[in-house]
Amino acid sequence: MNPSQPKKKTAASSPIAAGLDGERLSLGVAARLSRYLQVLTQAKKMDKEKISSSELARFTHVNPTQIRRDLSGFGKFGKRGVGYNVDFLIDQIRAILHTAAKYNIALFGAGHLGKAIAGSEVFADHGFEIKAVFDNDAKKVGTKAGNVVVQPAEELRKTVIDEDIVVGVIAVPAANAQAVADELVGAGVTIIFNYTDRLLDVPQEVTVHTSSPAVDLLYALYFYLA
Amino acid sequence: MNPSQPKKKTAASSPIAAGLDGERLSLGVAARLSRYLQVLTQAKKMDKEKISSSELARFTHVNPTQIRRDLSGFGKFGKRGVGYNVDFLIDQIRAILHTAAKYNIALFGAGHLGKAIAGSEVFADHGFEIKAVFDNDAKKVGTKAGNVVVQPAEELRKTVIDEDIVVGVIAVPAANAQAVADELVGAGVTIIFNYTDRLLDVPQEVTVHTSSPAVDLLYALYFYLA
DNA sequence: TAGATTGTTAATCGATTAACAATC
DNA sequence: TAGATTGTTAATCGATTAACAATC
Repeated sequence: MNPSQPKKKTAASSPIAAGLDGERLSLGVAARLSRYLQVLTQAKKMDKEKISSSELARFTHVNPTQIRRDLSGFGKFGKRGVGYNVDFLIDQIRAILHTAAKYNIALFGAGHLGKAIAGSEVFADHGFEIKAVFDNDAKKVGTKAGNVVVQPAEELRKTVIDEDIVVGVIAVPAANAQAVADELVGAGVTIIFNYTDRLLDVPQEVTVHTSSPAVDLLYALYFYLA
Repeated sequence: MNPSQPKKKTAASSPIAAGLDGERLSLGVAARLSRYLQVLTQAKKMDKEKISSSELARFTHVNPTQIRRDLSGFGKFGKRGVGYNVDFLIDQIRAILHTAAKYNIALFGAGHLGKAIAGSEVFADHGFEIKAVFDNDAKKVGTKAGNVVVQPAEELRKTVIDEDIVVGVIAVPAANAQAVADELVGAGVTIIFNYTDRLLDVPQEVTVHTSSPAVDLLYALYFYLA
């Protein structure tokens, strides 16, 4: 999906190599592993100890053979006749994706959306911690969003450095999105998660990911209606 | 990404056929077309009249050659040396995706997230209209979310029929997600958009799409950190 | 015209899956 | 043991991209 990113060179021929040396995963594999991880995280919450490739397939919409193939490229994680141990597989996938570590987030915008994000566990479950919330509205400064107190925008630059923030989340009205993106970039953030549908102009070294629920829905609908 | 869906049979050999007869698009093409549409919609808002494949590539992270290839399978939509007309291309892609029509949504949950969704234009821009909002909390019933008045859950079944609702959006706490899904399914909704990370058990004929911002972020981060 | 950008080809590369042996 | 499910192969299929002619 993102051909501007480098690809690994030796491919299907030696998939194990991707796990051992630092070779990049293909985009498809990385995307699928992320989805497996999400389902496994939920399965763990439901106190499931083991899971089979066909159960995983049911929730990820990925073919069970491909799931086994994706996983077996990195090691023999399952038990024949039994399935995969949930905890163990979570650890393995986290290691493969290098996301066993913690990453710190700054959230910009303390309106309905910002508060919904700050109060949810979607990010926390995957090793992201919302360290700070900002808003330009003086009335919102000092109120609580999730577990943190909303700060004024002026604090952004200092907080990014002090708290080792790597990701900035934009949860403001679309009209303000570009201005906030500029502030985040100015403060040194290099990964932006954009919850508005506004196209953002940023320097080349900054990665923007835009959330597109309506696009996702369109895509789902296509297969429903066809 | 979803091998349980049928695929079209004759593929790259006669791409034009996919536009003319009712043949299914491949999943990759449908996903990419949806993203082009999103960027085009935003470009239109910014009063852009034409756009080149390389500009489209910049915002979608899809290779410009592939964009031209995807589009040329359905017709000659561009002008050499000039680019694509934004309005015209939007119409064409909508026609290809069969999403020129309007679809009605019922939103369940009028908390921060529900209000954020109801008040935003992300769905409206793509032909979705939020016809009704529901909540189990009696205190929220009667208040406004976006442009609609919050109804009690008891009204769900009747509203789904009366308003021709095809999509149900779940924006309640994760703990209540399964119960709401059951209610939506009972009311006849066959497409569910799940904003919680809870795995939902639904009948086979119901399509569930789960929003996973943290997974998206993990995926983006992988390429940043690698 | 000169420059730009599309449309298209041809070759490669990676993803997908059915099938089944291995083994828990 | 019998049943279940993984790990792996081999074949196919579709996606990707460089390159360039066509043409606005």
